[in-house]
Amino acid sequence: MKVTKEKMAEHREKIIASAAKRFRERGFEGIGVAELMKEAGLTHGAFYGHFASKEELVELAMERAFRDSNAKWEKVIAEAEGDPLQALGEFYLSLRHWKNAGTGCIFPSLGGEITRQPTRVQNAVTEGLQRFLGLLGGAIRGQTEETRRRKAIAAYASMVGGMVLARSTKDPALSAEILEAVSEALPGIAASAPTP
Amino acid sequence: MKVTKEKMAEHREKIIASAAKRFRERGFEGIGVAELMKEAGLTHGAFYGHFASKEELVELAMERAFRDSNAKWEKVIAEAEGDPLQALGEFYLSLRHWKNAGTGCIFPSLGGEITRQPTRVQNAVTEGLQRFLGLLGGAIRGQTEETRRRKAIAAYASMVGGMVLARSTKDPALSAEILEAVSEALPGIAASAPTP
DNA sequence: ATTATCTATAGATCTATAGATAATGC
DNA sequence: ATTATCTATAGATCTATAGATAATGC
Repeated sequence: MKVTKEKMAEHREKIIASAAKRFRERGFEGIGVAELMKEAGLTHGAFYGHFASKEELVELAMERAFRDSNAKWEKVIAEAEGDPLQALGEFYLSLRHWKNAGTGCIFPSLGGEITRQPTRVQNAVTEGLQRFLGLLGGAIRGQTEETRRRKAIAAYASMVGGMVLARSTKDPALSAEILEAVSEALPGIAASAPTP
Repeated sequence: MKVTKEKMAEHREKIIASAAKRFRERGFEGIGVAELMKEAGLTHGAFYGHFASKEELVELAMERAFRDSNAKWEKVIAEAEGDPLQALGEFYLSLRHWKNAGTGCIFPSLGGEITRQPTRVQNAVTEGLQRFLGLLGGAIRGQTEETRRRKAIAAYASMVGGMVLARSTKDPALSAEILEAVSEALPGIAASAPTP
């Protein structure tokens, strides 16, 4: 039953990728080790040859999710024809993102649960968030570095909260209304004068 | 072991109050029926004399949490000396709220989990959210009803997302920076022109 | 007599581990 | 010989239920 080194590395990647997706879809406790391993075509006993614990997988899955999201954001910024913030807002506050939690931003899916995770997971999230704010700050106009960072934080908070609210109801009209209203408010955040 | 009707009603209230608090602190799956009953001074078997299922308690706890929050918001609006939106923003984006998830807004605590709850729970949340937006819309300046509602949605999304991000890190400086940046951006949202 | 609560337990999870199996790679 | 995976299971949950107990309230 032993496999080649390459196969084993593939298995590991597959487990992390499944976890990154399923955790965002169902929460950290919404899928167990056994089902994740089944998705990778393995038995759950084999899990502990790859990872020391489920907690370790949670950490790796968060890093993976951040890397994937980062790549998407960079692409949206690079391909934006007009204002990059507006392009990011449309990308984030889209029906596509609303429907696909598994491939989307971790905060609307797992925001509440992250607070209850062990320190190592929270540290991975903090690093990812800081990198993200740097990326977003670069896409926002502002006189000083500090202004751009503040605007990035405010804009990102709007987007995250907008998705949380839009996903919390099954009323499609209300969801659409929320996504639209938050989208429209983004320029106001980007244009607001920095209060010293 | 039978108790008076009044005592039983008290027990019921105590269970719902504990649930409303603990669910916000630990998530819906973070506390079980047995521990909730222990907090009310009862055994877990007695639970099913009060509620048909844990799901029913989740629904009742959400209604309770919304009622409590609503009362707090009304108080803040009534007692606001300047701009009520600014007062609400300071109240919501405070260190006090950051530290006390159990008595705070349900969305930063349970936002991600609500999507995965059964319809009856989501319906309770949708009703609560709509009432909330009505309350907030009344505290925001704007020419038309529609404008006020849009601004209310955008402002609330900012606050919710700000708290999600602030709670997702253990770095106190980053948390404080996020709460401050989102607070400062609120006037920009309230002042933004409605895009037709 | 009725019923709110308690004791005890069924049945279904879940994480993690121990030892067996079989294929890689020296 | 080493080791990635598998089988089987320990031990700890959790929701829900059945039947016993004892106090209320007719």
